[in-house]
Amino acid sequence: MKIGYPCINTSIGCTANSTFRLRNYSEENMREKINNNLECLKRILEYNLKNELLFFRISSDLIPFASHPICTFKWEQEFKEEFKDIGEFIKENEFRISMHPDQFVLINSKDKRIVNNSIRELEYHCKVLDLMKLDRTAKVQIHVGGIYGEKEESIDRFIKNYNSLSDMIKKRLVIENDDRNFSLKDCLIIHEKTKVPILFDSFHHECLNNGEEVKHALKESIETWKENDGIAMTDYSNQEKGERKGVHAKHIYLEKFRKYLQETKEFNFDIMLEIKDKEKSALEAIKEVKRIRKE
DNA sequence: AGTTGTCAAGCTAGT
DNA sequence: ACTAGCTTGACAACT
Repeated sequence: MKIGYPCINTSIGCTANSTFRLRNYSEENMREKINNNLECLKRILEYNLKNELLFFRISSDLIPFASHPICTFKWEQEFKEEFKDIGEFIKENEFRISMHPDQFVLINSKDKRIVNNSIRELEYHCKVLDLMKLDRTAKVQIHVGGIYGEKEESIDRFIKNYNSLSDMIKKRLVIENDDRNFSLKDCLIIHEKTKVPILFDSFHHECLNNGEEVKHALKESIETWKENDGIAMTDYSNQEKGERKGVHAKHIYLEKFRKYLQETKEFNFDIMLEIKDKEKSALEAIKEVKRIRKE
C-alpha cells in the first residue's frame, strides 16, 4: 500500500504546475515553465521519497497548453533527457504515478469537437508518462462524463468512444466513480463491456452509491485491475464539516481514516489523499498506515 | 509588496 | 440567470 497526495506540495516552496496566460504564449515562456516544472517535480519526488510518500499525481499543467493548437513547441524532443531522468528516479524508488485530466475531458460528449479535444488531452497525458518510460501501471484517471439527460445513452457513448481509442491511451486509462453522476455501479457496467479498470473514490462513493458497503465496493473495484495494471489505485477524502456535500476536507479527519483502514485491512491498494492541505495530511496518514498495517 | 479579477476547455445542481 | 465545485491554484495587472 502506497500513500500519496495530488500535484502540489505546499512546504518545499516550488510548484510543478506553473503556467502562463494563453495570450502570453511563446516558445520562451514554454521553455521556462517546463524547465521549472520538471525541476520542481524532481524536488517534490525527492521530498516524497524522504517521507515515504510513494504515490504521486503529476499535475496536468506540467506542460502548459500541451494539447492546445497554439502549442507548436516540440517539448517532447527538447526535454527528452529530463523526462527520462525523472522516469528513472521514479522507477528506481518504485513510486506509483497517476495523472488526472480535468473536467473538460469528456469522451462521452455528444459534441465531436469536445471528444476530439479530450482525446488530444489524453494523448498529452500519456505522452508524459511514455517519455518517462513508465510501464502501464502509471495511470490516467477520468470520470465517465456528462449525462446529457439520458444516462444509458451516455454510458453507451462512453463505451463506443472508449473502444475506438488508441492503445497508447487504453493501456493507461482508468475511470473513477464520481459524486453526482456515475456511481461505482455505473462504472461496473462500463467495465463489463470494456474491461477498463475502476479507480474507487471512497468519498465520492459516500456521496453517491447504491447501498453497497465500503468494503464490498472496494473489493469490486479492485477486481477490475489486471496483473499488469498494478495494484488498484483509490482516492480518499473526507467531507468538510459545515460545507455542502462533496466539499473536500481542509485537513484529514484521522479518526475516519483509521476506521477506513481497519475496515479494508484485508486488501492491498494504493491511496491518493485528496485533502486540501496536501502533504501535511499525507504525513499524518502514512503514520497511521504504518501502525495499522503492521499490527 | 500586496491585492484581486481572471484564467482554454464542460457539466450539474443549487441558489 | 448565475455560480460553485470539480485536483483549485496561480498569473498578471492593478493599487
